[in-house]
Amino acid sequence: MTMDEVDRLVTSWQQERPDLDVTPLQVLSRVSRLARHLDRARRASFAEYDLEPWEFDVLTALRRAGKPYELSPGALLRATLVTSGTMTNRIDRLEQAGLVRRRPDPEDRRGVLVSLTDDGRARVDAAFADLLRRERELLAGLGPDEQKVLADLLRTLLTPFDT
Amino acid sequence: MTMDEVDRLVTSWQQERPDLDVTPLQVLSRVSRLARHLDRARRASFAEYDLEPWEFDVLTALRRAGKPYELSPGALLRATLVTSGTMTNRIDRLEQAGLVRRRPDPEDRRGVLVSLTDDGRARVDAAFADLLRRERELLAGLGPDEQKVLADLLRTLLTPFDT
DNA sequence: GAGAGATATCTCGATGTCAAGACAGTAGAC
DNA sequence: GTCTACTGTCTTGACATCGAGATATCTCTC
Repeated sequence: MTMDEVDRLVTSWQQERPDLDVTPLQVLSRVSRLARHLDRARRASFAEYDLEPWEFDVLTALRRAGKPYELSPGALLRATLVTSGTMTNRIDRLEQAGLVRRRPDPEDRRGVLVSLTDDGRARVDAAFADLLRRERELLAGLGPDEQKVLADLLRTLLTPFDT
Repeated sequence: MTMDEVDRLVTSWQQERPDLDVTPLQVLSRVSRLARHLDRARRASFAEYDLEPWEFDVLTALRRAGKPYELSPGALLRATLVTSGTMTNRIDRLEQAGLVRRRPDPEDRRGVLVSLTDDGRARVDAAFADLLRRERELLAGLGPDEQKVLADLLRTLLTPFDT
């Protein structure tokens, strides 16, 4: 088993602070670092379709919703874990780019509904298929069983946050 | 096994795009989402010590280096995965806050060396001990063996990026 | 049906990040 | 020794995010 950056990091801490048990870093530091690398890989992948990661996040949330590909800003911000101010800003720019449309919610006069345009749908479908290809490559080092074990363990960590 | 947000996300995709195999999301989407939640938890934890996550990242890199707690900006940016412009900015503000010091590198006239002040060291030590306590709680749902398995699987994914 | 509290969206100012490029200094080849 | 390519740090401008607060509307209780 080769050492990675986190192993080196843990070793340094053990040298410097032998009084502390730093094993939590073995998991959580790797999660953070991996996420960071994934962000970069995604950015590079989306560039081919002229999409930013934040654009992709919003568009996929709408795409996943199924016909008529329409959600409220509130639903979108819960799906993407950003604040309301950020979501307003994102929708503004996606609307300008012609990828989504806004209309008043007929059921709730405070509300707004955001839907994919045809162009938005085409772009997100293409980018998503490509993303899956690349992610499959990133996971190629693990067999199907290992991927399942990993997914299950991560789910256990994630569940408390999702409630 | 209860469903989490990612299970719901995968189910939606299977409905909408039954032609695609979205299993990579089971792992990688969880990594991204977990990292996001961890960031928030860390931010809340550091607030007690008047530290921002980015400050903590730089200070721990220096702390880990051992006496005299001194590294070049280049080493710091490699340790923290940020760009050089970002690191310059971070060091500027940490210097203003009195947590680090800058001095010219006597061996290389292009270079600079950044070191922890006593105050910086005290702050990072306190915040780090507290962070470990909180991270241990986040991992409480997993036994020691499971944590080891998880760490090993994550290492496999991370290794290609660290080279 | 009136009032209080909750909810949905948006506005605004501050801030941290990145990308690209500038500049000084170093190192290797000839 | 000099030239060229490289390295280390900093500067600048654009930009996405957040947090706090404003406004309008809904909903629940009495």
